[in-house]
Amino acid sequence: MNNPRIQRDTRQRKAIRKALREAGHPLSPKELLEKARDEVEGLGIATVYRNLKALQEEGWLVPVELPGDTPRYELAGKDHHHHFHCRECDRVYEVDGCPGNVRALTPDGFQLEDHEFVLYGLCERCAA
Amino acid sequence: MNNPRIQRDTRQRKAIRKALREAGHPLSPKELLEKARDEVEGLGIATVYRNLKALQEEGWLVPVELPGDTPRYELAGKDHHHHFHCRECDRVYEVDGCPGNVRALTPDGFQLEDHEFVLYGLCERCAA
DNA sequence: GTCGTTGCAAAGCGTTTGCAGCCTA
DNA sequence: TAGGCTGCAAACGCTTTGCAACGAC
Repeated sequence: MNNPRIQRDTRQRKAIRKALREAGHPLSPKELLEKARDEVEGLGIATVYRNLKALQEEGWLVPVELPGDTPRYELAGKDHHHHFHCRECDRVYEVDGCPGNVRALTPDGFQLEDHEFVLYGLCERCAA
Repeated sequence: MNNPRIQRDTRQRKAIRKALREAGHPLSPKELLEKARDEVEGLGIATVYRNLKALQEEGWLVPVELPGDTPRYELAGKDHHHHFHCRECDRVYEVDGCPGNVRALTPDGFQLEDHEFVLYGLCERCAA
């Protein structure tokens, strides 16, 4: 039942998965490159992008798209949640819960499929 | 009390303002270019970007930044509201109101400054 | 050994900037 | 007329793609 897209488990792919698994918060391609380079010296950014795409199609990770910033990536399969984007360190954190009341805002005649909710401010570390 | 940044009211700038004023919904730079070209043939995309920046600093318009898509622009000074992004035609619409309950979601120790909320689905036209 | 994968470099794409000429005030 | 503004093209930063060598199976 493996997705046929992923066929070989290379050092690079292992390093990328490990970095994402251990990060604890969504990572950008560049952050991922830096972390994964601890394991695989000389890892190329193109490889990161290719694996992000493949792991996404495989369903192993999901993109976290943020207003006005490059996407981050996190493990798939988590409960519905949103994100907090720190304006100081640019890091992205998970936020449990959802404001709800979403459908009530949808204009008449519009067909709601999904929603995104992003908080901005300072993270605990930067607020100190 | 005019902002010193804007000094001359060119045909191009007038066309850009007119396009945005008449659109009724937030526009992307490309949409803006196309609309404004009805007034000023040969208008360049660089001019659109330069004027978007200037009008933004002047406080005449605000950017609408969307997850995973290029920013749109709308008139400044509106009441707090959010947006609906149509997945079919890629157009962006205003949505009155706000789900509220925002502060309750903020993690302990984090300092909330702002929030963004985007609905996805099909607009009235595309749902038909 | 095969052929999917990698690293490099070049290509894309949206946005920004340098520059010479233009046009508003 | 002066100098801010424009259009063009080159530069940028991020992401994707072509290609020959590499390495997992």
